[in-house]
Amino acid sequence: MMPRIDLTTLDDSGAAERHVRADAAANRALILQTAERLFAEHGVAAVCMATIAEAAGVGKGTLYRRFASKGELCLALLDSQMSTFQAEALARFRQQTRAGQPYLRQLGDFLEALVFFTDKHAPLLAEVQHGGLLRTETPLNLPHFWQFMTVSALLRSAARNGELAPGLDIDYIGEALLSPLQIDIFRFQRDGRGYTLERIAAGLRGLVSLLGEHPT
Amino acid sequence: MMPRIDLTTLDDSGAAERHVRADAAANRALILQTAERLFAEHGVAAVCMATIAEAAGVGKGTLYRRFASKGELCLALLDSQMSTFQAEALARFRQQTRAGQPYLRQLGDFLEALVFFTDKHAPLLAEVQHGGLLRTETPLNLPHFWQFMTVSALLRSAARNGELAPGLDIDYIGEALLSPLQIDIFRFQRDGRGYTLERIAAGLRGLVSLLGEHPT
DNA sequence: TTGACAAGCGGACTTGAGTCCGCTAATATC
DNA sequence: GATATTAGCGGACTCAAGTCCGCTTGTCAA
Repeated sequence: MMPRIDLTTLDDSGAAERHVRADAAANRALILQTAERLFAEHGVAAVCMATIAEAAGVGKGTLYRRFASKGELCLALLDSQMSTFQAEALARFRQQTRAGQPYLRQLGDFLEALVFFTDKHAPLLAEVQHGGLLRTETPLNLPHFWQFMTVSALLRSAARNGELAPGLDIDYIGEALLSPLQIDIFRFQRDGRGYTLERIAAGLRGLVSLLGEHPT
Repeated sequence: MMPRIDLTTLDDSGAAERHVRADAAANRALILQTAERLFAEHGVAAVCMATIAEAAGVGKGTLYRRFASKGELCLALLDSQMSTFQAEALARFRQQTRAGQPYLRQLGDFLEALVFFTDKHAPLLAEVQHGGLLRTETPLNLPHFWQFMTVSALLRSAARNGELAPGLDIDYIGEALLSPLQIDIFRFQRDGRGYTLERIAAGLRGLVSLLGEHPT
C-alpha cells in the first residue's frame, strides 16, 4: 500500500552506476564533511560555495562537479536524515494500521512529525527548495515528492476505508496540506507570525480531521 | 467588518511625504514605463536591473534609489492592478452580503478570483515573493498581508454568523488556505502537476466548504 | 607495463543583484 | 537672483552562484 521510495537510488538517477573513481568519491565525502562543519559553524546561508571549495582544498569546478548547486549539496547532507525519518514514518504506519488506527489519524501524526522535521532542518531545506520545486528533472524536489506520495497514499487508504468525506480531490488536498510546510511559508508562520510548532501541527491536524467529517 | 487596506498609503510608508523632487518623480515614472516595456518584450525573469537602468537612461544607483530591489519594482508595477482587484472584491462582498450569501461562499469566490489573479500576474508575483515573505518591514509582503486580512475577516464573519465548525484556529486556517497560492507552489501545481486553474479553484472551494461541515 | 581516453580537476570567467560614495542640481531662503 | 542645503544621481565596486575549458590522472585493455 505504501510505496517505499528509495531516496538513494533515485538520487543516483537510476541504473548504470559505472566505476566511481576513488578520487571522486573521496572528494565527495571530503566536501560533505567540510560543508557540514562550515554550516555548523557559520550557518548554512552564510557559507558560500567558494568558501566550501577552498576549505575542502578543491577547486570550485570540482565542487560543482560533485553537486550541481548549493541545493543539491544541502540535499545530500539531508539524505540520511530523510531516510531515517521516512523509515520511522513507515514503521509507525505499519504499527498503527495493525493497531487499527484510522488512516486520517496516521496522516495527522505524519504531518505533525513533518512539522518538527521541517523546523529542525529549515536552513538546509531552504537551500534545497530555493533550488527549485519546479525543475522536475533535478533531484531537488525529492523531499516534496516523497512527502506527497506518502500523504496521498494515506488519503487514498483513508478513502478506501470509508473515512473520507465524498467528492474530495485527493491529489489536490495532498498538495494543499503540504503547502504550509514549504519552507518560506513555514518560516513566515514560525518567525513572522510567531506560531509555535505545536500550533502549526494542531492546525494541520484540524484540517485533516475536517476531511473526515461528513455533511449533516 | 472588512478593513479597507490602502496599498498606496502603506506603500508610501505612512505620514510625512515631503517635497517629491520633480526629477525623482519623473525618473520613477520613466523607470516603471521602461520596465513594463522590457518585461513585456522579454519576460520578467529575463530582464536584469542593469538593463532596465540602461534602457531608462539612468544609473543603476538611481534605479535602486527608486526601488530597493527588483521585487519592489515589480510590486510597484502590480500596484494599480492589486488596488483594482481589491476594490472589486470588496464591492462583491458588499453585494453578496446584501444578497444574503454565506460568508464561506464569499470566501470561496474570493479564493477563486485570487487563483486567476495569481495566474495572470505570476511572473511579477514571483519576483515580489522571492524578495521575501519574511522581512516583515519591507512592503514586499503587502500582497500576502491584505490577502490574509481579507481571508481572516471573512472567516471571522463566517464564525460570527455560525457558519463555521467549532474549534477551528481561524488565523492558522487563513494562512493555510493561502499557502497553495504562494507563487512557487502555485506554479508547481499549474506547470509541474498540470492542474488547471479550475481544478485549483475547485480544490480550494472544497477545502472551504469543509470548514462549514459539522461533525455528525 | 604501458598507453589511450574518459573522468576528474581547478580556477579564471560570466552574470546579475545589490552597495557605496563623490559629484550634481532642485528647492527654499535671503 | 544668489546661495546653501540636501536629495538625487551615476557608475564603479563587491559578492556569490554557476559555467567553461584546458590540463591531469585513474582505469581498463592490450
